Amino acid sequence: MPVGSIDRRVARTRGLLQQALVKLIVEKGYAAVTVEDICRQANVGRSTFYTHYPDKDCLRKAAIDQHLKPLRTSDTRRGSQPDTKGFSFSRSVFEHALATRAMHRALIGGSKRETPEEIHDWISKQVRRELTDLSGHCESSIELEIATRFVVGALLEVMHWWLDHDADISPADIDRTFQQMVFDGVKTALDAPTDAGGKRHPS
Amino acid sequence: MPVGSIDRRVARTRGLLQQALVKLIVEKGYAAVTVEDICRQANVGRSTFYTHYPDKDCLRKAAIDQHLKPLRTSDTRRGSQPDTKGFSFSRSVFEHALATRAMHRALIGGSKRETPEEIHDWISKQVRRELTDLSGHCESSIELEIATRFVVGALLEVMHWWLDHDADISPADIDRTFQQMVFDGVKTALDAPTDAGGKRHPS
DNA sequence: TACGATAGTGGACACTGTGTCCAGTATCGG
DNA sequence: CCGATACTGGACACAGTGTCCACTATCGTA
Repeated sequence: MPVGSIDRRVARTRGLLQQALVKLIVEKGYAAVTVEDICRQANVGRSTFYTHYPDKDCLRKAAIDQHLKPLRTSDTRRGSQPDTKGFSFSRSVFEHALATRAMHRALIGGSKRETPEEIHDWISKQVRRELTDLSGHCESSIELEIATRFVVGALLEVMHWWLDHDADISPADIDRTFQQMVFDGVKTALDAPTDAGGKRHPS
Repeated sequence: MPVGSIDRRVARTRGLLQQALVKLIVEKGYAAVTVEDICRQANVGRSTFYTHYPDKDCLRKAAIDQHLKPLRTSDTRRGSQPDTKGFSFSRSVFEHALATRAMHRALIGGSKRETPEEIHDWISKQVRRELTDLSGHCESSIELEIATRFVVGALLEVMHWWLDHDADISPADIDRTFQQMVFDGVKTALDAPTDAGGKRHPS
């Protein structure tokens, strides 16, 4: 029996199935893809499918996992300058998204807003961590949580737009714009949670 | 034949179906709800369903439409102070969301990120309009578009969190925090689209 | 109130997709 | 080479969809 690694046939089949799924999502959207479609596309028997994945969703999760592996393993903290203002990870997210554009759109959600829970949680974790470092707040702070959600929502939305839209904006540019929008906004609110001036809200 | 208004029976049936859908979504999530479920819950024959809506999605759209009607008709520009810094509509969005919390979560998407296209587009329009007023940009500006997406993503995400989370934060408070995060961030970026200082980005 | 028009009913039907099972065959790796 | 493992394809039961139709209930109006 194979000790550490996986049987060639298993690797082959799973690879084919994941590839097939991505191709079919691009063609007609995740919801419209059936298990039979995937098997036909991958040249794999339908019963074989079920020996590897219990259903379509699990195949998708596995594909996402595979797709995000490089992003997860590479440590996004580059310069390790603890007092740098700004995110260090968002740039690599944008870069990775562009590099694997077609697959990214298929798996993470292009025009459709169907970002899987997994991804959402992973990004939230990154954001929360960096936000914690940047601000004096502890992780359980309500303001920090709101800020995290704020940034995650904004990041995903901007990224989806950027991938769908065919403007030639480089990852560096979109990241700069994104961070420009985030800071001087989120950070200010985080440092001064109570409305200090009161000039902005007439009510 | 009924001239202007709708036959009582029609109104009754549609109302029952929409109510049933909402209740079932709360119970087990939109995806798991079947047409048969809806009909059973509503005490309506299955064939009747199809005389009103071609499928589950259309029923949902109709329900959303119904649910958003009050928000759409009330003009969100209250004070008509054109130079006020800040959004005038987001507050009413938060208020409406809280007031119809259960239904809102069911239809617009609570823990699941499945905000229907329709809603997304409507909110985008509001945001784009107000952002256009607040900045010197014309509607077709790329920066404005990015900012719009940024704000929409952030708003929806924060709202979903707020509805799911049982922190007792009033609509006024969450709106204040939200706007605090948006402005001094988005507006700065919009007024100075090129990185004027260059102090923030070491690369 | 009577009556024509319209809406609702329930059951049958064809269809598509899911998930399970199994005996037979191909391929792997030691 | 050969035992272990994976793949195959076809059958099966099941659940849900969407359509159709004859029949009944209810509506609005004359």
